[in-house]
Amino acid sequence: MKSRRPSSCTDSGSESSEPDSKSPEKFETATRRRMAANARERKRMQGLNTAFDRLRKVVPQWGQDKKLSKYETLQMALSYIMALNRILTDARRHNTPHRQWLDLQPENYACLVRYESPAGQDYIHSSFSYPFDGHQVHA
DNA sequence: TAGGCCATCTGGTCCT
DNA sequence: AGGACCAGATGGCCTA
Repeated sequence: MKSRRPSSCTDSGSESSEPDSKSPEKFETATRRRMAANARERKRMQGLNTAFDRLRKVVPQWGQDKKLSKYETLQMALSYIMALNRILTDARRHNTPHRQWLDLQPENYACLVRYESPAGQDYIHSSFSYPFDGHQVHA
């Protein structure tokens, strides 16, 4: 994995410390702790990114050749869950036979999905390019 | 070249 | 004390 560490930063984490104000021993301990904390943080973020990748795989990407950003992935997951929830609700309401709703494909219910930004504006137009228009209804 | 997205570092806070 | 989590800062990469 390539490092994207800013060139001004070192892995020592020593730049914000003040070597003069501490004994060399304390400075070394602090440095070691910082390096360990940095490593843990990298690992934690890698875990988070792995989770995002897994989420991207199960979330629909209709006509989206480019990888979804993290924000888009979360928005899509939210909409997807709501759409699936709606399908279940409708199926129950109309007594749809199990076999029938199991056969549903994303293309068939995409029209139910609508994206909203936290500010409440439609999000789909600015970030997604779906072949579907008139997406409506959010659970 | 500006803007979006991202990885990494860092210090603060909370929890065990 | 040390680890987990978080948010801000910073700088690299990529695309329009």
